[in-house]
Amino acid sequence: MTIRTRFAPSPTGNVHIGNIRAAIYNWLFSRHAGGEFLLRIEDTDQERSTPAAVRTVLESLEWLGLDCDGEPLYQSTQRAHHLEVADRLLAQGAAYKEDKGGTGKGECVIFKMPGTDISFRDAVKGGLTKKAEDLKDFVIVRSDGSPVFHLGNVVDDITMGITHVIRGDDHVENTFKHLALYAAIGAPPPVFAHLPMIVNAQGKPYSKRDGAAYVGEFREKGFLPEALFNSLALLGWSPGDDREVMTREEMVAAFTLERVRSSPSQLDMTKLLWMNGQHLKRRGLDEIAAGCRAAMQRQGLWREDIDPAYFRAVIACMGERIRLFSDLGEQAAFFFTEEYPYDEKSVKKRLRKEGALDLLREELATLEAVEPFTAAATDAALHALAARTGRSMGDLVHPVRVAVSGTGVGPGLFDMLEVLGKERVLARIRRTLAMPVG
RNA sequence: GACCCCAUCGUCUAGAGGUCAGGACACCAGGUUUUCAUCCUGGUAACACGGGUUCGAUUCCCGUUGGGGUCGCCA
Repeated sequence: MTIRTRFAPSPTGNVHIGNIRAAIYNWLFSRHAGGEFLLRIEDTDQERSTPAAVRTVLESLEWLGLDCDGEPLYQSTQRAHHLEVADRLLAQGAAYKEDKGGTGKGECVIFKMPGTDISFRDAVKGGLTKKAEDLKDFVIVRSDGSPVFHLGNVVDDITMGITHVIRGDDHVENTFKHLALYAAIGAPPPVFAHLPMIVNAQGKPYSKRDGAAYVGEFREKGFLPEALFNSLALLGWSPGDDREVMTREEMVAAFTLERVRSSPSQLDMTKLLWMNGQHLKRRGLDEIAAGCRAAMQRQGLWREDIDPAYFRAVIACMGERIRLFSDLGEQAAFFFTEEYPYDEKSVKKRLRKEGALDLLREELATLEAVEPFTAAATDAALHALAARTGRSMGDLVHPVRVAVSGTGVGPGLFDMLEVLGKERVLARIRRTLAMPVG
């Protein structure tokens, strides 16, 4: 029998990280087993289900590389089938009609629980049992004739041939109902695995208020999909050895439900950032450049006249200082504009010191003579100046850095000068010298 | 409230009776470096509590506490 899992989101416009983590586990599990991973859009709530919301789901899956087998099944297309099953249940006496009053008007179809205890072995939580007296009959078709979640969910899983249902912890109670439904329908139940929730720093359910809770937000912030994937996979699962930074293939090879923990956990943004840096190292310069450009476009910092070669040089120069695509626009804006701000503290510390500007003038004269304007050449020139004047390299480097970048932190100065180019460097130093100090 | 689930450093975790309780992020100290980041070295830091079982419990059992989930004609 081929292993078949599914991701069954209701398209509400956003994909929560808890849900996508469930999708990741389903995907990992089926890929590990050489099985299939299917998608079902639970769009029976017509109010919230829009084509745009469906597109968001599809984009999130694609971005994370969670490829689905076959075409997605839209639950709304299965309505007739759901009702047909309800009729059969009615006919065999497993369900009955009743007007419960309350919300709806008229009769609805209610599934009759078997009156026995129900147990099952959850693949992550172990043996679970619910006593008969704690199991109540429940509605499967509303009085307006529409099927309810429980019915549709079970019937669709049967028609899709789902063998393993891996879903959030919040579904454990439903599982007893679903198991009764499988029995009444006469279909073998799948294996169930319930994942613990992802909680926030307060141990509460992760919500919008806690910052990034949706996949799209991580994407917008410039995170790498493989970093989010890796971090989310490790939230509740571990390969059993000390590996943490892993490729998708390594995770597929190592993934088992047995190694999934059953206690809740929280996503540490700091570690995610670190993870992103780790995966960034594995990407090529061109890929990083493309990601940074997209981030700058979102930040409104991108200009079409930025030279591709220059852009690549800037990124190479920034090196591992880029942990997030959006870092470039935030930390290296001075490479792309003459309007860069001067950091007050750095100016005070490096330019407003006694004799700092005189020294900067000397350095300007030195740099004017450097040709070609390579990192090695400017390095040698300033070292020579340091030796001649008895200054330390630190004394020489800092004023120039602040003058050409406006800040006290950044890439190695000489690499930075080469990338900026002689003309720009000299102009910036002259402009800084001309600025009123104080 | 009822029913169910969970509990190892601040965080993510390894651990399936005998470990100096291991790793990672973060943090601190030192080294490298023109700054920052990287990198290297070292360090601080955990078995929620109380009973059992056992020669021996982080590990097994029970209870307590704390946290979470579910109790819809939502999904």
